[in-house]
Amino acid sequence: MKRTAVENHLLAGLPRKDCQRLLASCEQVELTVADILCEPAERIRYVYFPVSGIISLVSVVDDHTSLEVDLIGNEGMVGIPLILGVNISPLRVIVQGSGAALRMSAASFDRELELSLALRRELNRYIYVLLVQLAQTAACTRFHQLDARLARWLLIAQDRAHSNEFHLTHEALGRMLGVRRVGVTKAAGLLQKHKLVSYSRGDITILDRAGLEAVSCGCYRAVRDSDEPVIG
Amino acid sequence: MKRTAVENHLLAGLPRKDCQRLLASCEQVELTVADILCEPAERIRYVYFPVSGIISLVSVVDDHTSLEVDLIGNEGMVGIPLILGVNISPLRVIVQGSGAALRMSAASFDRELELSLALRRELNRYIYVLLVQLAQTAACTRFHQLDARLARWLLIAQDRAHSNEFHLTHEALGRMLGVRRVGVTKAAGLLQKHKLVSYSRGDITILDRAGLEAVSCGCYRAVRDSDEPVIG
DNA sequence: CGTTGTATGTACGCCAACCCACAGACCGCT
DNA sequence: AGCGGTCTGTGGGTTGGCGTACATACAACG
Repeated sequence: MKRTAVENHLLAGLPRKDCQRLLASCEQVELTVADILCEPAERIRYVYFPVSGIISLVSVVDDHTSLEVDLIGNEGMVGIPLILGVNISPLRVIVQGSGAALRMSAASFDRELELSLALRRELNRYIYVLLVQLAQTAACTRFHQLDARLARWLLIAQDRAHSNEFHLTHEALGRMLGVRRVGVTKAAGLLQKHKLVSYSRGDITILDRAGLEAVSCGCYRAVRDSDEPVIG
Repeated sequence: MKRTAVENHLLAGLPRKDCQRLLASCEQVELTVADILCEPAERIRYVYFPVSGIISLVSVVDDHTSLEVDLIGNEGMVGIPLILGVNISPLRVIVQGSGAALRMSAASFDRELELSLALRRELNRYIYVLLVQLAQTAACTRFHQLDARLARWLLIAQDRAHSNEFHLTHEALGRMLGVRRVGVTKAAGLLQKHKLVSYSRGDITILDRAGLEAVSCGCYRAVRDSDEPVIG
């Protein structure tokens, strides 16, 4: 695979010709933690194909109330509504982990969509996967308790970031999971006690992935099993 | 509008020619309460365009745990994954309110998608709306309490069913909202006390829509406001 | 007209997460 | 070394919804 050259799975999955044309319209940009790429109801100016680092999609209820609904790494992209013919973001898009991304203007992206059937096909699959995740996360958030949800979040983050370590405070995790910081502290303490993760001033290291899977709810596996036949 | 002839908004919104061709591939079917149109992980055999009655999309965690993530009436359709090139349903699809629908085989639908750009455009918009609803519902389910969520559900159901009355037990509502039957009884009692709805052995009548909007959380309006610019 | 099944209403203890407040721990900067 | 800022940990009282159990009400059918 030339995944090493183009470190975004969506782009890497395209026919060489399409991929090269897309890359020509992209520019590489740095993503730094807490950067906000888009606010709800805002016009979408760019799409992003992350190559490293991770990005959150957050549903915002009000200033003090929000919930992450998806976490995106180099397997995905930011700017889904454009694929669907809408240029408004319903969600807040915020960088969770620093890294780089390939960025393309909305206009260029529209043009590419016209030109490449393979791109449309691939992005449709991606939207399907997104739907699956949204639905599962909704149920998970409703029914499962914090320990399990935190474990799931960490597993997903590890998948997306391709790394055992990332920087994220309890405060930030609380905003993602829709709970208070104190709640995260308690749950994270529990995971630490069982030597599943280590935690120090925002530096998380995952020590025991299998253990985390055991603590986490079935939702992690459920989504994986749903997605596999589609992604292949 | 010829909405009276074709009582499904998606179909009615198409150019006459496309619409007629689609209708030719459809057959009318009856939907009866509790019919299951599809189970999770099952192959999708048909798409449905409801003309009356309402249909739930339910995320199933296990036998005793599930959560409705969307409610579909004659403004929408069932079978979204097919649009995205996937023929597996990640959700349970279950009839909430009896009525009729136009049904088309998956194969025919694939063909129609090839033929009609207008159809693809319209369905893309619809998927966008679905995404908005999923994200908002996820947050709503997490943060808002039962009274408000129940009120919101009733408002949405009224919109979808185009009727002040529908038949639905507390038990069924509990499964939708992801709470116990007893919880629904309590919340519904409150709404009744304020003369917002009347309830008797599963026959719900909405008495005071404005009152319900006041009790419900902002999510109802938020979704409407997000969707309007897209649907127009 | 009574029996059976379904639907609604009420009660009690329980617990996860809530709100608020504060205490310690560690970092970097002057 | 000391100081301020950020991050993590702990404690006490509150609460919405949970699990369970039981009581009432209405409908339909024999």
